[in-house]
Amino acid sequence: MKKKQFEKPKGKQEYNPTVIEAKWQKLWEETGIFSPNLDRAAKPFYNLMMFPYPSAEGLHVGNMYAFTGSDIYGCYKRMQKYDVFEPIGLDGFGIHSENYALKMGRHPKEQAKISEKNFYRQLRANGNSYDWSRKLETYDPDYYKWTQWIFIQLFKKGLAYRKKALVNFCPQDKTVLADEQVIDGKCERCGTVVEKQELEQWFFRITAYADRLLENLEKLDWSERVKIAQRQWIGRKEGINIAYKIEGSNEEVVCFTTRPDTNFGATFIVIGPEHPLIYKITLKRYLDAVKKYARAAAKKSDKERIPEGRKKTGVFTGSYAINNLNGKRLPIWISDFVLGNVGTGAVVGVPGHDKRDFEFAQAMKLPVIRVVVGVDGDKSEITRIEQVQEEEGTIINSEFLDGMDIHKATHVIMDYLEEKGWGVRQTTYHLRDWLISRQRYWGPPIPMIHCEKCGWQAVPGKDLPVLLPDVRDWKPKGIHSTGLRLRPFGLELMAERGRSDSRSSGQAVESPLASVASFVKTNCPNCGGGAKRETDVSDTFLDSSWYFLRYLSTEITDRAWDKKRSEKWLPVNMYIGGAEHSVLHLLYTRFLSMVFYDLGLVHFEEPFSKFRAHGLLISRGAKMSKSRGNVVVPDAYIEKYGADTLRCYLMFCGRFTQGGDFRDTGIEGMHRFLKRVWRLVSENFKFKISNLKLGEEAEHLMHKTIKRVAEDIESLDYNTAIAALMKWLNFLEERSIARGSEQKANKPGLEDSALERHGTIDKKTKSNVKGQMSTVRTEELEVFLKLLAPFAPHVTEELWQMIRSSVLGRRFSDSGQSIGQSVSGAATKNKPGLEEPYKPGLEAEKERPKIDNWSIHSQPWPKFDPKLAASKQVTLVVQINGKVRDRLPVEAGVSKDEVEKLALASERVQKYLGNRKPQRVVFVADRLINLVI
RNA sequence: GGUCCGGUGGUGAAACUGGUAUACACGCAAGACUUAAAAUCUUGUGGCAGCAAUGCCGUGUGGGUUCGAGUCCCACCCGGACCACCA
Repeated sequence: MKKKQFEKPKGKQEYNPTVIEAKWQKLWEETGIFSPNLDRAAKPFYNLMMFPYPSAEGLHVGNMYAFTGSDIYGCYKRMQKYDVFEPIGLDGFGIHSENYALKMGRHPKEQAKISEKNFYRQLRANGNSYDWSRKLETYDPDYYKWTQWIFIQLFKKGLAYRKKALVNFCPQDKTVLADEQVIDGKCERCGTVVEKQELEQWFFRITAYADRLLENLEKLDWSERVKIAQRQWIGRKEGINIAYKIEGSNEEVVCFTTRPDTNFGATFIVIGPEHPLIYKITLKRYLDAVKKYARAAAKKSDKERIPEGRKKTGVFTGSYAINNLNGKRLPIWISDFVLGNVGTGAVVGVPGHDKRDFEFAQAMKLPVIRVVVGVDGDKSEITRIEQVQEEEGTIINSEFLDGMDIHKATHVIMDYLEEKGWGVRQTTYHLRDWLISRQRYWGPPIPMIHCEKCGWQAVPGKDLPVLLPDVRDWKPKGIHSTGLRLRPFGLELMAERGRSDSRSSGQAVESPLASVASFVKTNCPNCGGGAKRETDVSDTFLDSSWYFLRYLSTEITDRAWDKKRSEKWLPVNMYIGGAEHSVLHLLYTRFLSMVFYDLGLVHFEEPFSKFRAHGLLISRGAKMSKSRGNVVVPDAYIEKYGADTLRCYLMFCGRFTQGGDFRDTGIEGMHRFLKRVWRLVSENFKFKISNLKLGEEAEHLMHKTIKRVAEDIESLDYNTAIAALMKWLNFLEERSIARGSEQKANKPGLEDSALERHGTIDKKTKSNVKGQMSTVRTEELEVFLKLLAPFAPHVTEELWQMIRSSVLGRRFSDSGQSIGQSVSGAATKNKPGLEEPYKPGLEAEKERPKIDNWSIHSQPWPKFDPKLAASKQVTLVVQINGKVRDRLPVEAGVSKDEVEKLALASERVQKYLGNRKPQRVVFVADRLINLVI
C-alpha cells in the first residue's frame, strides 16, 4: 500500500471546528463553568468589556477583535485561579439603535428583538467565556427602571436640573446633543452639522465634579492616551477675570485671560455677538450695524463661524473701556471669533502676543504693542503674524513688570489686580454640564412630572419604571414652533434674558412621546392635581454609565444593585474598550460613580481600576467603513475556519493595544497552525510518554514559553504570545510521531539523527520510544494546550479531553462540589475515580462529566522554573569597533576574562585585529563583547 | 494651530532597561508526495556584488550623543488619532 506513510491511529479524528465548537459552547454554558458564585467567590476578578450597541447588521470583525482580546485576558485570569466574572449585554437603547430601526423601517422594539438574537448568536459563536446567566439589555424595563431611579437620585441631590441654554441641535436626528457628542461641529451619529438653539433642557451637573475627575486620574492605571484626552477635555485653566470700566457708563466689561502679564499691551476689547452688554453700550449711530452683525452671527453654527483663512470680521460699538493699569482707552468691538460660551464671552485684545488678536487688529487697523521679548531677543515692532510672540520670554514696556519672565509676571500682575480690586482669579473649564435630555423615542422616559403649582416633581419610586409606551408614531419630530416665529438664538433673546419662562422662546423640540396623550397626562405626586409628564428620554450614555453595577445583580428586583456584591466585586479589575469613548462613556461613568459614592451607594469613587484601550483593527490598510466596502463580517470566517482560527488570527494581526490589519491571506496560515496543533496532540498523546527525560533544549523551551506567554498576556501582547507558541510547536513537531514518520518515509535513516539532534531522551526510554519516533512528552502537550487555551478555547478543550481520557493516572475529580466553589480555587483534589474514555464528537455530549475542573479552562496555569526558563547556552556576539565579527556559543554567566580570551583566540577576530591590541573592551554579560581598536 | 501615537523586508509585524535588526506568520521560489490538482511536507527568501567563503549597505530624511542607536537628543518629511478662533 503506497497511500500513506504511516497508519492512521485508530479512531483518528480530523480537526472539525464546526462540530467541536458548537459542542463545547453548549457544554460550557450548561455546566456553568464560566458562571462564578457572586456571593461566595474567594478571589473575585471582574473582567469587563464595553458592551456593544446592537445598532447595525451585526458585529464586524473589529468588534470580535475587541471581545476576543478581553476574553483572552479573562480566560488567563481564570486559569490563574481567580473567580472571573465576565458578563455581556447590549447597550440597545438610544439613537444608534433607533436610527437603525428607522433605516430598516421597523419599530425599534421589534428591531431590538431581531438584533438581540443576532448579536448573542454571534457572541456565542466566538466562544467567549461569558457568564450567560447574567446578561442584560438596557431597553429591558427591569434595567431602565433603575436608570430612571438614578436620574431621580441626581435630581434630589440638585445634580439634575433644567436650564435654558444654547445647545447643540442636530437637524437630521432632530434632537439635542451633549457637547461630547459633537465631533468637529458635526453630530456624532449622523455627521450632520449641528445647529445652536436656545432651548430649555435637563442637565447633569458634571462640572461640579471637574476637579475630582481631573485629580483622580492620577490614581488610575489607565491607558495614558485616554487620561490625556480626559485631562484635555476637562480643560482646567487658571486665569483671571479683569473688569474694565466703560467710559460714560456705569457698566463694566469683564474679560477672562490666562495671560494678564501682557495686559500693558492691550489695545482693544472684543465682545462676542451673544454678549448681553451689546445693547447697553453700543452708541446709537453704530446700532444698526451691530444688530445686523449679531443677527448674522447667531444664524451660524460654531463651525460656520470659522471663516476661510480665519479672516476676522467685526463692528465697532462706539464705546471705550479703560485699562486700569495705564489709563489707556480700549475701543470695544464686536466679533464672532469671540464665543459666547467660552470664558466671559469677552476678550481683551493683546495683538502682539495672540495670533487671533493680531489678525483682528490687522483687519481693523488697530495698534500693536510689544510687551514680551522672546528667547530670540527680537525687540522690533510686530508687523507680521509670524512675529506674534506667544511663548516664553521677558516682559518689556510694562512698567513694574519689566524684566520679569512671563510666569513670574503673571503671578505679580494677578496679585496686583486683585489687590486693587480690578480683577479676581478664576479657574475655568472646558467641560460643560452634561445635557441629558433627548427628543427621541427609544430611551428611558425621564421620570419627571411637571405641575403648574408645584413645579418639577420626581416620579415616586413605587411608580417606577415609567414605561416607554408602545406607540406607532415613534419617529422624531424636530423643532416645533409654539406659534411664534421660529428663530435661532440671537440678540433679541439675549436682551430678553432674565425672564426664565421657557414658553417665551417661542419654540421647542418636540418629542414623539409628547403626542401620546395618555402618557403625558398624569397627576402631581405632590399635590395630586393634574400634571404633565416629561416627554424627553435620557441620553444613551446614562444607560451605559452604570451597567457594570447591574451585571452583578441582574436577578435582584427591589434595588438597582446589591451593595455587598458590589463591594466584593468592584471596582472592575480589568476594563477593555475602544479609545473612542475616552471622553464620552468613560468620563460619564466616572462622574456617576462619584455621585453614587457621595450618596453612599457604592464604596468606590472610580469604577475601573485598570482600563486598556484596544487598538483599531483596519482592513486591507484602511479603516473599515461601508463606503470603502472593506467591512469584514466574522460569520463567514467562523463558518469556514472556526472561531478558534478567527480568534487567534485577530490577535496575531498586531499588538492588541495598537490595532492591526486584517488580511484574508493571513487567516489561512492561522488555520494551518491549529491543524498542526491538532495533529501534534492527536497523534502523539496516546504514547503516554511520561518517563521521557526531556533534553535541555526541550525543557528550556517549555519553561521559556510558559514565562513568555504569561507575560505577554499580562501586557496584552497577544501577537507575540502566539508567535512564541508557534515557535514551540515548530520544535515539538520535529520530535513528533507524524513528522518522524514522514521524514522517515522521505529520508530513511533520519530516525536516529533526529533523536540524536535533540538529545532529548535517555537510553532506556530511547529504546522504548525509538520505534514510534515520538519524543514528545505528554506533559509538553498538556502545557501547550493550556497556554493556547485562552486563544483557542474549543480546540484545546477537545484535545484536552482526548488526552485526559487516555493518559494513565489522570482521573476525574468526583468531589461533587458546586461549580462556583470549584472555580474559586479551593483546590479540588483529584481523587482517584472513574476514568472516562474519550468519545469524540457528539457521543461525548451524552455522557458529559458532571464534575468539577473537568474543563481545560478550569486547569491551573502552568508554572515555570525561572532557572530552566533562563538560557544556559547563549550566543555571545563579538564586535570590533561596534561591528559584529563573530559569534561565540558559550555557557550563560561566563566571565569577561574568559570571553575576552575566547574572542581573541577566534580566527575571525584575529583576521580583523591583525597585530593591533584592543584599547578598550566593552563587555555585556551574556550578550556581547566589543573590542575597540 | 495644539496634544498624543506611529513610519522597520514584497506583506502583517518582532526586537526586554541602548547591545546579534527583521522573531512569528503571510506571500513568493524551488523541491518531495500525486496521473493531476488540492492538502501536506522539505529547503530558500532584506538589498547589492560573488560559484562560494565572504564583503559592503540597510529600521522615513538630515545631524548629534555613545565603544555601540530601530531604541536617546535636535531639526525636518510623511501617516493616523484626539482637541480646536478655548481667550
